[in-house]
Amino acid sequence: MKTKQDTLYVGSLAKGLRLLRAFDEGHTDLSLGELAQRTGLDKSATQRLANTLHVEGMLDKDPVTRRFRPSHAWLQMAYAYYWSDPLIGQAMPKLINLSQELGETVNLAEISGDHIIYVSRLPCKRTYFAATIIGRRLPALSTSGGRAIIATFPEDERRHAIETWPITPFTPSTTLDRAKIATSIDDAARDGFAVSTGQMILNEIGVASPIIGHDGRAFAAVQCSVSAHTWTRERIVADILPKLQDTANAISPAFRAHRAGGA
Amino acid sequence: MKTKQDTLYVGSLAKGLRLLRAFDEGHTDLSLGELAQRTGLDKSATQRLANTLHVEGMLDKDPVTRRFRPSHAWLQMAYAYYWSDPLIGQAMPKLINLSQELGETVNLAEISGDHIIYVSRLPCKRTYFAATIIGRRLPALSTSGGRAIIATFPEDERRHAIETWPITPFTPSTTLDRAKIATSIDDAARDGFAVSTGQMILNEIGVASPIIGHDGRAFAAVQCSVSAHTWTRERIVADILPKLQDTANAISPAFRAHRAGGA
DNA sequence: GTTGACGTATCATATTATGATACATATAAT
DNA sequence: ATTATATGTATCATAATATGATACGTCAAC
Repeated sequence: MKTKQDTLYVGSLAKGLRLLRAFDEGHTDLSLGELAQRTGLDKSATQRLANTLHVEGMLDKDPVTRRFRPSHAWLQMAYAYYWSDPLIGQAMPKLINLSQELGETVNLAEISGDHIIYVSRLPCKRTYFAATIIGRRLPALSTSGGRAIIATFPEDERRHAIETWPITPFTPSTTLDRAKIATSIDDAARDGFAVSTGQMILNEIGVASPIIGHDGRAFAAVQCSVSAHTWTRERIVADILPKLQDTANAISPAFRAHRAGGA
Repeated sequence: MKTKQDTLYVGSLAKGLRLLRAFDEGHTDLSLGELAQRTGLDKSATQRLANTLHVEGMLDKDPVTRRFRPSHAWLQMAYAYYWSDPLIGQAMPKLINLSQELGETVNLAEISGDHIIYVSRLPCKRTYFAATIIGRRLPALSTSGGRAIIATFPEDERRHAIETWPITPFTPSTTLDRAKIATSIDDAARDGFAVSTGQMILNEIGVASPIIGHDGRAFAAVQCSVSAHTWTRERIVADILPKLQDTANAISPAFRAHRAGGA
C-alpha cells in the first residue's frame, strides 16, 4: 500500500510534504510525537523525515524543547513564488498607489480551486492579525474577492460554484444561505464589483473588483476591507469603488494569454 | 553514494527539496530538463520527483508548455511560518502604526545565519519590485538592519562577523571595504541604530533599530528605507529615527526567553 | 522528410527506506 | 530518593521502494 500512481511517484517525498503541511495556524511548533500523530506516520518514519527536513534547513529545532518549527526557508519559498507569478509584478505598484490613495487596507486575492488566497496585503489600519498576512486561504463564496471572480464565470459554472463550493461559518453573520450568495454574485455580475459584509469578521465590509484574463474569466480580484463602524455601503461605492475599479482595470490588460491551472 | 549521515536521512525527500529550491528570482518556471540540470539529478529522478510534487500540489504544471511553477502552496507555507514566528504577532500592529506615521516604507528583518531576511514589508511609496516582497535574503553586512543587529553582539563575535560574513556588490556604491563596515557597526553600537547608504539600490538610505532578545543580543531589526533625493541623514535622524526606535523598543520587551537556532 | 530536443512510459535490479525494538533522557508522582 | 511515564534517539535485518538505462511518442526546426 503506497500506490497513488506507483512508479513516477516518490512516496518518501510525499510523506515529507505531509510533515510540512502539519504546521498551520493552530500548530506553530510540533514535537516528534505530535508530528507523527498529525501526519499519521509512525514514529520511526517521522523521526527520519523530520531529521532530514531539519538537516536540509526546512525545519528549525529548538535545542532544548526538541520541538520543530518552520524555518526561514518557508519565507524564501514565498519569495520565489512572487517572482514566478506574473500577476504580482504587474499589480504590486498599482496596489501600493491604491492603498495610499484610499488609506484603507488593500488586498490582492487569487482564485485557488474553490478558495481564494491572499497573495498581497497592504494593511493601513490595525486589523486582526490573520488579516495582515499573506497566504491565507478562504472559501471563495464567503469573500467579496471570490464573489467578484465567480461573477465573471459563464452561467453554468457560476451556478455550479454557488451550489457546490464550500462555506465555513466564521462569524454568526457568515451567510450560509446559498440563495443569498447567488443574489450577491448576480449583483456582482451586473455591477462589475462584489460586496460582502461580516463574513469573516463582524462589522467588516469587503468590496472587490475582478481582474480579467484573456478568456474573459477573472482569476484574481483587488479587494478592500473597511469597518462598518466608519463606512456605509453608499460611501464605499462613492469613495472607494471608483479607484478600486480603476486599479483592477489597469492590471487586467496585461493578461491576454496566461494562467496555468492547479492539480 | 547517498550518505549525509545515512540512516535517519531520507535521500528522496532531500532530492525533492532540491527541486523546490531550483526556483528563484531568475528561475520562475522550469522545464523538466532545466530542472534536472539545475538540481544535478538525472532525468528519470527529476521526472519522478517533479511529478510527485505536482500530484501533491506543490508545483503547478502548464498543460501546454509542460513547464513547472511554484504553486499557491508556497504562499500557504509563508502563512504557516507567520503564525509560528512569535516576533510577527508582536510586531505587526506596531509596524503598521509606524508605517502610517512615517509615510515611508517600513521593513522587519530577522537575522538568518550571515544574512538578514525580510519577514514583513510595508511599502508606502513605489519602490522597485524586489523591495516590496517578503522572504528576500541579503548579506547582513550590507544592510542597515544587519548592522543594527550585529552591533549588539559581544565584541569578538562582532569582529568575526565583520571579517568573515559575505558581501555581494549590488550597486557600484556597495561598500566592499570591511574597515568601513566596521566603522558603521561601531557607530551603530554607540548610537543604538544603524544607517546604510546605497548598498542595495543607488540613492537609497536605510535606517534600522534593533530588536533585542533576552540575552541582550538582537535577532531582528525594524528598518526604514528612504530616497536620498528627498532625505538627508540629518532629517532622517530628526524625523524618522525617534519613531523607529520607539517601535523597536516597544517590541523588544516581549522577548525574554525565545530564539531557536538554524542548522 | 529528416533530425534533434524534449516529455513520457517501462522494467529488472539492488539500493534505500522501513518499522519493530532497545536505549537514553527528562519530567512527574510516590 | 525511587519509580513510573513519556518522549526523543539509535540500531538493524528485511523487503519494499526508488533507481536510471532504455525505448517510445510528439513536436519544431531545418
